[in-house]
Amino acid sequence: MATGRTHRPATRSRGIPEATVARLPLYLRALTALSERSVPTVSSEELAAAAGVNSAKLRKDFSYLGSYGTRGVGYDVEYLVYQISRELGLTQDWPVAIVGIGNLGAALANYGGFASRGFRVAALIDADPAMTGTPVAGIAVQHTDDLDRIISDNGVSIGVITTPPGAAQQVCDRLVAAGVTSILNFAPTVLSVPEGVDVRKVDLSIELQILAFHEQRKAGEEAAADGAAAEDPDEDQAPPVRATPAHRKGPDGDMPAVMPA
Amino acid sequence: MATGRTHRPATRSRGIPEATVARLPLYLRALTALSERSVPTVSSEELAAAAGVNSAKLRKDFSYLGSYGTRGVGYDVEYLVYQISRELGLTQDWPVAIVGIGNLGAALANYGGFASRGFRVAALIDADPAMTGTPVAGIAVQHTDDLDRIISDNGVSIGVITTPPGAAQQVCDRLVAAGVTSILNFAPTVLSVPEGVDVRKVDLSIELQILAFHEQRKAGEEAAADGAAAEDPDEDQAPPVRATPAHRKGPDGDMPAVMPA
DNA sequence: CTATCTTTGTGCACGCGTTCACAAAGACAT
DNA sequence: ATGTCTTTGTGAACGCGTGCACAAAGATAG
Repeated sequence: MATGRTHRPATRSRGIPEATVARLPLYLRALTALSERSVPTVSSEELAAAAGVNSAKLRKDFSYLGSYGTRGVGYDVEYLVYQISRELGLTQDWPVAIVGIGNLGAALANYGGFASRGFRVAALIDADPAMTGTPVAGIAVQHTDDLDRIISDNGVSIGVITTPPGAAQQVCDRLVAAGVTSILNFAPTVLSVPEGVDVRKVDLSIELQILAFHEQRKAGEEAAADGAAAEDPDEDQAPPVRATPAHRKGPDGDMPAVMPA
Repeated sequence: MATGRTHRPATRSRGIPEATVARLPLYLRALTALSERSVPTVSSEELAAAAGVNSAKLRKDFSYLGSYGTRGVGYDVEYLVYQISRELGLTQDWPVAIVGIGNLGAALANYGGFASRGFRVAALIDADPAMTGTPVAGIAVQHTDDLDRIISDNGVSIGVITTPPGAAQQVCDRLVAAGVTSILNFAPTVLSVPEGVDVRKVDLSIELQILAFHEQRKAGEEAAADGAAAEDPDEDQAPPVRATPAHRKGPDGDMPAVMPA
């Protein structure tokens, strides 16, 4: 889903599938909850249910980490928490910088989920001079001009971009130049980064559009189920006046209500 | 990535792959930008570059929608914008309700990306009586007690959950009971929903942990490249004191520095 | 020590998604 | 009309991820 992740054919034999990596945090969260309730061991079945996945998948995921777990018993909760934390690199401290302290940036700065697991908001950076010095979530906002120094001084390797889309690529370039090698991008922009830099994006608008697609499909099917053999459920409005495409032959033969040939 | 999405073997022949659906918003965004610059047509190569994907993938994606596009020329921008919008269900209005008006909820309410594409924040809901009536982003916050009525009155079918994790499942249940069939969940919780309800989750903490994993891997490889044949890069601290697992035989033979047998 | 019962770890098959590579389609020039 | 050149649309091969189903491992009881 992120941009990078297509190089190196797993240099070390330690080749944990990307899909598995994405699920480890899920397992970790479920295990932490069990740990807090002082549950000593858990079976793959139980844990899978808690994490909302298939138990076979969970076992296979864990098999990539090693043979933790005892047949006939299950997995030792504390031990597994440690192993997964270590695998994810959560036993060390990760200073994070947030660039773009608008509504979203401020919300993230205040978000508790950060500190809980090795992540520490080390710096808040914004381009607006009026913001400089203002404390947000107990941290003084610093100005973009000092970005380079801030990143270096704090040893930041993970940057979070919450700027407007227009500024995102530029900020990204500066972060990378300053030494950041992992970026979490909330701006609705496709970032281009050099080899070796990982980018993950969180795009609210895209998520909503995907939901809208399924929502529409559900509504369409429902309507079709009701009105027996009603025609296709996709003629709401006329398409915009258009030129040239004098050929329409969709795979299922439908076409927009109005189509200037 | 979401929970649901494993039922119905594509009832209608209209079987657009999930992976393709997830990319359509990306294409749409790139196309909209071109449209604003009054670019009339675009080739798969150019558009793919703008969206950050492979051009063959883009062509295959479009082929699921139909045979829009002209060989030797490319795709008509305006026409494609319309087709994708229609496919995603963006030609209609989607009233959205946000539940949990904390920092994040308020940030989302203020987020411009909503209104731009058919989505409209129809209601803000919070459990705190002190919040009731307070305007956020120009909309008065309403109380959870009225959730049912609010959803019905506004015809909301898409709900956004930005509550603390403890309240998420309960809110989810109430939303579903009130008629919501699509949920965007920002709370770090696994939601269980009945058949037919789509859930997508956005989990900041998980994204960061995935980045941390790769970050650690990069650091490890780098260190290995430097220090020639240095030992395994995973012994930071001693694991917590533990019992029972008297067998350690990881796939690559490594084991934590200290391991009480 | 043997038998039984539980639960892990994994071989295998299947399906989805990606990518290559190319034939077909059309634009455009002559 | 014919030929050339560009770009689409897609058949086919490949690789990854998922889930089934079962043998092996170990716990536990007698």
